Amino acid sequence: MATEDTSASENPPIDPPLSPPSTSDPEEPRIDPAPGDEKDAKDADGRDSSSQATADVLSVEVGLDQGKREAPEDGGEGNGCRRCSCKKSRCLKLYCACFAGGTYCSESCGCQLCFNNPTYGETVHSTRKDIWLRKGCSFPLKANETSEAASGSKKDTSKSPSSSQRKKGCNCKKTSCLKKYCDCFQGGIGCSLLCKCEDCQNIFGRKVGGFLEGQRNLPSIGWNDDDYSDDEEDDYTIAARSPFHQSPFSRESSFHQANPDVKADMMNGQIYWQLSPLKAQPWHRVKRPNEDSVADISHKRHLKNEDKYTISRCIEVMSGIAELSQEEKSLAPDVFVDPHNREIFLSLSGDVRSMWLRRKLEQLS
DNA sequence: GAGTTTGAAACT
DNA sequence: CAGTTTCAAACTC
Repeated sequence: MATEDTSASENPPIDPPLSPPSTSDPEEPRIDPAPGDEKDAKDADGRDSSSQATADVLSVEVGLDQGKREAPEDGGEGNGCRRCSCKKSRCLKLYCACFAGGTYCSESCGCQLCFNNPTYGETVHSTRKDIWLRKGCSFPLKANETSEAASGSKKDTSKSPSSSQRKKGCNCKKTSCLKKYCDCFQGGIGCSLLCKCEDCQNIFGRKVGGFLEGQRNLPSIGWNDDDYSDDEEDDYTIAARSPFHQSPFSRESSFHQANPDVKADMMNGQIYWQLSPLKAQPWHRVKRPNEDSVADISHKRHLKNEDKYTISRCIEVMSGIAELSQEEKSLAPDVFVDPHNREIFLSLSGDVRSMWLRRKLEQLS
């Protein structure tokens, strides 16, 4: 840790290579480990993957640590985007939350020897490409953004190690998916059939054997996913209605949101969740999609939207948004007169609702 | 803050 | 593909 830090500071950054060496450059020079850095040199080290080779090469040629940063002051949760604190991976491996999330490290990261920044954009890109090729198409091969930029435009992708993980689910064995070691739990979403966790107790929806509990469990073959939009939930739900929203793992969707009707709390090391009594609903019988014609489904969807996105429902949800002032809450019903606004409002995730509502209120005024 | 535990990534 | 090692984050003391 401090060893690499030291070596980095003792070797002030020099101009980065205009064109970073190929990730498979056989002529790569070896690192001369700084005193006390043998271990790092070795395990950074006994590995000869192309990505590691890239990092090693560059760590020789440049002083690294470009624009180095202080350790995260807020534990890394700053603007909602987790920062990394990588010491050995050069932020060029999926261990790095920023790299894994497809973003560049930022000033608020606490990482050392960081290559995951625009200065080494090509290196980052080629390394990402290597990993992508190695792992197949499950890795997001995309242009990096800064963590700040990314966090402003998407739902904190850095909070999950990688998109490949998103497609694989978790593999928890000891924590029962009740701690933040579990990617599903950390993301506030339930485990899915893709997860290989053991003794899953994920409060956001657990996997029990081959089934999902507390979330919808839909077969994916031969069923049009569109048919399982919330609109048809009542018709085709085969699992209990859940107080929690579906894990994106479960439906291969990138969308998830916190359910405002559910409160989870930590007490004495235990997690408790409470569902508003008004929201609890019984199990629903399954009805296969072919029991209704497409026209019927369309018509039912329309009718369902009519009574699903009611003004009263919107007001109920809005009342639970603490950050809205009394004045804003008194004006908001005007926004909900429009059925489209009602649908949008109820479809938005909790943290965005207030922002959206305020904007609509401004438009009205 | 240091040490331990954990699960994912990387590697063999 | 399974087992092992390495890594960084979460957690505990």
